[in-house]
Amino acid sequence: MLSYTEENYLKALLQLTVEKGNKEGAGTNELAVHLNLKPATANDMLKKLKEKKLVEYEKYGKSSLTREGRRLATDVVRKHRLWETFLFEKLAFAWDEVHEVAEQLEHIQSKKLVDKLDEFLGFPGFDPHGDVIPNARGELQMRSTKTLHEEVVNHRCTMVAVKDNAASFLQYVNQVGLRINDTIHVLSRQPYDDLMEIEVNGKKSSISSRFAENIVVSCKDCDIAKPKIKSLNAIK
Amino acid sequence: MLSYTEENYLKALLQLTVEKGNKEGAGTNELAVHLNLKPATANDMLKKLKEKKLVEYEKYGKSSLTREGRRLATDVVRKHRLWETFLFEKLAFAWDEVHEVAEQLEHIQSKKLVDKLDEFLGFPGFDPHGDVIPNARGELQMRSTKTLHEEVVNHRCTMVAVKDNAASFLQYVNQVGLRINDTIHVLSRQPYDDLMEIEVNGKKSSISSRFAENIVVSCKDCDIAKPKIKSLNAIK
DNA sequence: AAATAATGTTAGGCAAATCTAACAAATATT
DNA sequence: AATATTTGTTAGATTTGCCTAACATTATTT
Repeated sequence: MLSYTEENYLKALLQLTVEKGNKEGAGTNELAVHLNLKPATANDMLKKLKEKKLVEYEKYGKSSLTREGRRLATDVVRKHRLWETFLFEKLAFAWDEVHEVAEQLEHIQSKKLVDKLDEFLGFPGFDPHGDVIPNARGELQMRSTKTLHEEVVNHRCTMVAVKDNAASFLQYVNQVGLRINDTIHVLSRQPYDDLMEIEVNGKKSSISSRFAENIVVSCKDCDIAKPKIKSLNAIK
Repeated sequence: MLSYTEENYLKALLQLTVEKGNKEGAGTNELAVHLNLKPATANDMLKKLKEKKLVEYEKYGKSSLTREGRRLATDVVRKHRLWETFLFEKLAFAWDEVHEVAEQLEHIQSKKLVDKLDEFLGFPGFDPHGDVIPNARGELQMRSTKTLHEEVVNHRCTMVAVKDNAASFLQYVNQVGLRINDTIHVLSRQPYDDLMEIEVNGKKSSISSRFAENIVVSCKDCDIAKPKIKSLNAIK
């Protein structure tokens, strides 16, 4: 049985590696920053998780999850996203409020609870932020992650997710009038600072490059329509 | 902010005092046994909670909750019972499965979550075991607690709750065919060991005194129909 | 290549929550 | 009332997860 803390380390490593496509693994400092801890603390835990065969760690090297570690981390992510969906769909939470509470709920230990919750929600594929919910077998659908920042001027695309789940960012997205599945028309881009002008539902807005980098979009020529299954069993 | 552990101590004290009508308070050993800990551990925590003004504790004396301690403990109980109701009503858990999971869920910190959950469930008054759910103001309805053991031969009564929430007991209750709101007809009682014969929904069963003591019942002449509100503000 | 900066590690310490073992006080029994 | 039993307390140790401070390694820059 993993502690609350150990689960958070595994989840962080999953986010810093698999989800960000950072194949070599995550550095100790990077991990510490992500978890708001000191590097010394992260270092201790990496050694502990290596002992438990959940993490690949070598002195002065990058760390990554073992197959078992990835399975456990994926399960935490699954729970997190199912709870977010519950809060949003059933309890009428706003999308910028669900993350914080799900951070607590994701650690509840009960296989039955997760499976029943999944069923109660109608086996959802995506959470309120557009992120893929891993299925009960620990499989995580991978989507190509083109961001609005990479979109071409004059093209239209559809918003499918956000990359940053922080309440402050999500509230800003609301303010711009952007919602998942909305069509975004890119009107212009300043070459100097990549400031973009976009139109959504008839409303024009100027957005910074930092903002645009956190909006995940799909377009006709994207391969987003044919998602690949990244099975844990497929990983040697 | 209280730790998970501190909340459990407060809840235990509530159960050992207010709920069991044990006015003088609970002993250190008694508390330790209830929480499956050593008396030395409970002793340390009592001193810590006294410092925080949540518990009245004097060396070699009985301990009880302060008004603030009782408020916090009642809130934990409220969350526990709301979650049990959710699991039972919405996720189709059996009544002997809800307690264990609710022991974890009761510690989730989010006022909004509790209020929304309460609303989602239709502001339920009782949990799946027939226990009263404290309301959002921390008020706990008190019911007279006549047990089946105290019922007179040949009388009929209605099962309103169980006193023991352990899965093993609840499964036994299922086996006897007893459910909340069922009418129980007391057919006989052996003077020697208080073994009772009862009839429920046409089915006759023999039950031990220990079993009967854990079934809470109501009858026409009980004052159970007019519950008193035990408000925290009413307690000096 | 040497100096500087960034990153990672180790050692030692602290607080929370638990334990054991020894001791003290209160209660019950003879 | 003396003794035995139960109950409660204290002191010291352990584990987990965190810290700071000093040091070591690797990467970057001049």
